[in-house]
Amino acid sequence: MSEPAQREAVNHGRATIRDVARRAGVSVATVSRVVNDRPDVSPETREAVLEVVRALSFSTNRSARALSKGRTGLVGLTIPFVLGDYYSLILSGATEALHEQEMRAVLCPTRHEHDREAALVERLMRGTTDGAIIVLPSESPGELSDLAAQGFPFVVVDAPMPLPERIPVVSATHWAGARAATEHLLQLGHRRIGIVTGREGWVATEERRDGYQAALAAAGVLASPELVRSGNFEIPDGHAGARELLALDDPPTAIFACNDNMAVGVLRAAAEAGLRVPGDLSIVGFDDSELARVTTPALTTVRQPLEEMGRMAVSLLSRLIDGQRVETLRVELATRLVVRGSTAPPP
Amino acid sequence: MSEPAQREAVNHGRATIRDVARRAGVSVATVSRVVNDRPDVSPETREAVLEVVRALSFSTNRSARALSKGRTGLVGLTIPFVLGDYYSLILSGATEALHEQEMRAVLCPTRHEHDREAALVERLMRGTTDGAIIVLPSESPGELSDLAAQGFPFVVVDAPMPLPERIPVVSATHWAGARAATEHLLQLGHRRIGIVTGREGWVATEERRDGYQAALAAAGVLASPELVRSGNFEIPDGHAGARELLALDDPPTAIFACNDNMAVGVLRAAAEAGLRVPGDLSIVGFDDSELARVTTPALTTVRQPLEEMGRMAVSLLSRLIDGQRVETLRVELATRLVVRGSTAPPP
DNA sequence: CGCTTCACCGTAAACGGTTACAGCGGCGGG
DNA sequence: CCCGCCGCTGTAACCGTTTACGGTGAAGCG
Repeated sequence: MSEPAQREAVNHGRATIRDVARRAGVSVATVSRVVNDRPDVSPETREAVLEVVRALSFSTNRSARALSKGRTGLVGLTIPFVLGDYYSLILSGATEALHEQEMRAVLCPTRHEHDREAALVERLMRGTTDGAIIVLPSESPGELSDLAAQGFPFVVVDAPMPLPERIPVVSATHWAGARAATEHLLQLGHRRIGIVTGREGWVATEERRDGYQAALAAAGVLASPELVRSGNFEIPDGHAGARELLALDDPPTAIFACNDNMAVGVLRAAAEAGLRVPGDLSIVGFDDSELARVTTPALTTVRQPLEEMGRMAVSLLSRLIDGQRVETLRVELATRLVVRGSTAPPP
Repeated sequence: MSEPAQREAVNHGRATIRDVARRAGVSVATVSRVVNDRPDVSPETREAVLEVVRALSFSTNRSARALSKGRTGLVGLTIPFVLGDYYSLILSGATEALHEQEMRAVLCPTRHEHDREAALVERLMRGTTDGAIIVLPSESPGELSDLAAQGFPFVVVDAPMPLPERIPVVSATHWAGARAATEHLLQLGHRRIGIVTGREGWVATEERRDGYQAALAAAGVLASPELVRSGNFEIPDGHAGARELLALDDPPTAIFACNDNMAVGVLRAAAEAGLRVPGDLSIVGFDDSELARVTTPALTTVRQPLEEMGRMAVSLLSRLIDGQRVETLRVELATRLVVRGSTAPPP
């Protein structure tokens, strides 16, 4: 009686499956079967074991289980930042979906520092994680290919650059969204429409600009290069870009900012220039983040289904982890124009 | 030669320490020493082993290591939501600090659903996690006490209710912040100052209201109950509260909203009532979230050092995990009034 | 009554590391 | 020359689960 008690004292005070087995007078296999809800245990035995489990407040050591089963129930979630609606929403969708599958996310903000991400993938993932969701990876397509070649399951969300076919990526219909936004402005009667783009070289940036230009072209409106400014998705970029645009000899009557952050910057520039929004200047953003609802006027913007993207990534990933064949590795979720108060016909 | 190759094929294709040992012609102990940067290995052996490590792109299985060492390098991070600046900032601070200690956060959003949290603590933690950071726990003091009694290291951030002394909690100086906010309004000349409080029963709510009343009392201003409205930290609450306040026979000339979300609601109500801010109505918020900088006018608010709170929690926790004595289990970080454009002298 | 089947349960070998302990050769000192 | 020490390395016992496999007794069947 004292011997087991003493044995139970090791390991940081936590009872092991062996302690339970001994105390219940059964084998460890039986205890394992009970705690895993397997059928081949008699009701009496099961109850007896559960009794002891409660008494010792036993819970299974996940590391041991992971080692034994080769599954940790954890997935790495690599994301540049955790701040800001864009990231939060993806994170939120992903963690929710993971939760539903009894899995958890191991969070790894990278700050866009490449080595941090590489280290993550190299070290953290393997053996601690069953797979990964990589948001906005700063790694080269080659590096991601290597990782995939090693058989590590992962899916990327919103790849900034084009990736090989066999790498799963979920993103949004940037092109269609930008086109819809621009068409909205055109329909309101705008003809000089400026744009503040996102970071150069990113596919989101290019697709959105292309969508903008496609809408212009379709309407037979000249796409003047002087109306295009490039930014980096931050408020000051929108501010600076808009200032330049508004200083033009023939300034635009509407500005399409490639995300809501920059749209806020544009809003600010308009205020500084003494322009009323939407009376003197129409503004449309992209993302439909919290910001868009909080500004005055509220922003007309293109909604990205960010939470849904997180969920979708989880759904793809869990199938990959289970070794199922996944029919399509490319998923593009639809964007949608949300009209609010920042757009109106030109003066 | 074919035998090791075949052996290396098991376990999802990943090389084990034994594969490396065999190929390098050394023992597993030596390999372990090399990969753990332990000193007692000759340079030649080390290099030879590293060679093989690279060749097989070996990396240590964390589950196995965790099982063996009794440390996972993971901490559970329980948080109601992941959306919104308040949570994001704490999250951001915590993950950053964890990263610096080579640890990672296992993210568990609870949505304030208690069972979800309890399950977390019961199951996820033990054996998969070395400790936990619990933000805004929805658990009873008793439950938390039990957990602490079991020797599981954790620290709570921003406890909604008073907790026993021996439970570590980091929070902010709500009282002082609210008092500073109110004093600011008093100094501007306001005498009728409304307040929209947070959720009833939370210590943050009570302390902030007390701070508000203390400032009023110190200035010899009557704290009229009709000027107090209670909300739940969301935008609509601020909106509703402000509407009621502004509908009073003798409406306030300033409103203190107990967080920035609600301040946005107040702002909206003011706009609807045709009041200019800060000309007709002054508003001060609490938190200093992104929102506060984005509204027009930008919000005067009380800054909570949320990221810092996350970092502090990690710092406390890691000391607890290491079994160090922690001198003080209660940490209150200072808040600071940030004056922006939403406050001015009364009309 | 003998044999199969079945429900239930135990034994022991993984899983992939870490580490206490022991062994071994070489070297310096007594 | 012997001893002790030191630097390096190997052996093997863990860490706590899972699970393939085999064993047992009872029930069913011809």
